[in-house]
Amino acid sequence: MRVAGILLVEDDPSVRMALELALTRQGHSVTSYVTGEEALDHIRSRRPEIVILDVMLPGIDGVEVCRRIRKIDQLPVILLTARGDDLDVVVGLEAGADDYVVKPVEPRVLDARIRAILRRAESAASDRIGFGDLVIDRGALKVTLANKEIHLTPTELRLLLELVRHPGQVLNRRYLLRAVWDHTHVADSRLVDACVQRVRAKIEPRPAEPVFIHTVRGFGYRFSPP
Amino acid sequence: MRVAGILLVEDDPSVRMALELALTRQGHSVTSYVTGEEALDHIRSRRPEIVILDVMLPGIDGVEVCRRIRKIDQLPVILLTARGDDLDVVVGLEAGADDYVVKPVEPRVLDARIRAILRRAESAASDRIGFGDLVIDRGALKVTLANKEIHLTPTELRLLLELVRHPGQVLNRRYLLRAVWDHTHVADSRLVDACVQRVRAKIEPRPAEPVFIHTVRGFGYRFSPP
DNA sequence: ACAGCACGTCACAGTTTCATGACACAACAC
DNA sequence: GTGTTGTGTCATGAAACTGTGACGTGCTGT
Repeated sequence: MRVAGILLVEDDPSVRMALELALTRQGHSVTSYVTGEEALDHIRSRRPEIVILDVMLPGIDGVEVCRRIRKIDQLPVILLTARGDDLDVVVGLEAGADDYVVKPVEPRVLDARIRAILRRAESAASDRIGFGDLVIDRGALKVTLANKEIHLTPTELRLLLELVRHPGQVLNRRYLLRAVWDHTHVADSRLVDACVQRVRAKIEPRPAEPVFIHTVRGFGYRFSPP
Repeated sequence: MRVAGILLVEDDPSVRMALELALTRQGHSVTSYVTGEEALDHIRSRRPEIVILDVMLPGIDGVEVCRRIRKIDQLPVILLTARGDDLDVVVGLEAGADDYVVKPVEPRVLDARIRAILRRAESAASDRIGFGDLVIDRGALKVTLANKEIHLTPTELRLLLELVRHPGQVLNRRYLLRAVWDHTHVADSRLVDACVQRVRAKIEPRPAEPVFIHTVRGFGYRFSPP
């Protein structure tokens, strides 16, 4: 499943939560804020893939936020508004927005528009998959858990990628040794176990009760989404 | 004023003429056709800047025309339709369209949407691209940081351009050696590292904590905007 | 309960990897 | 020729990574 790091700015709590839920269901990872200032701060530190801005915001409005984003970056921006006035649309798009969507919007439509813009914006389509909170970007070789980046060492990353390549399948130790390490290692070492444990310590909320990497006693390990 | 070569496909004569007139007034140069086949023929010979497709067309419909365009080109496409059904929108965008506009549409709005899409489509192919303070002019082969020109040697520039061509992606040393140098170098040399350090020394405010070119231990380097 | 086994956990030292700066040499302009 | 610039290589040290083995824990069948 392709996912995007979406920054949502919407002051109305019910709309915000509904959108957040809907977009998360579509497989996106969403961070939301209430004001434009907060969003701009966020963008300066951690760059999202796309920004969805309500136009009517307390403080600086969405169109102005969009202008300020454009000054520093060419991040994709979708403006969201209750007013579908023609003039508003023109002003919004001229402020640099990539799309202008009138509320209420069907989640599938918003999702399709997000994907259309990302398709155009990402020259090199990044190749990401998400499993709940866990997002693995194979192009950037980045792993994030609940939007927080997790640092994995090369071997840990190769192991996780190998497991993820076969979701739901049990992979035995011999297979993993050959796939992740070179074949010079002996089969009875605790090497794979140790590495699995290291990965678990980083990606599992409770490593003792793993959600992602499950032990199948006597056979090996299985990666399966929660 | 910036103008675009627009290819308009619309079978209803009155709508076609109205749009043609309106878009011409906005400063665009418009060529129009009645059927998708004609339009596809035109595209194969002379590539327009953007295609506006009515969905309901005699013969192959607009969505299918869009799919066929996508098979051969990344041309910007706007779908135009009288039906604003949510499902239609999703199907249209998934066929590869960049926007989906419901008729009747105010000419100024259509114009604004055309410009928004062209802006995005051009920035990907544009000669100048900015990442925060860093601006890279691929046409003039100049790099500026906070408006101050940075002098990069040819090799350094080729390396930076190669990294920037794949923003966010990790590129390994072997790939960079082949892309930036010729293939006559041995794979295990520290050549790439040394060149990365030289580029960092010039573009990174604090080379020890790089903002643009990140080391991904065991894999390679990744350029990502701050 | 018990032995036997499979797996989890942990610390640490040897190894690998990378940043840094120095240096030699080639290319080039003057 | 002479100085300048660009480029590849190398040594060095610091930091990060990783295999290993000893031991702990929990499961399984008798």
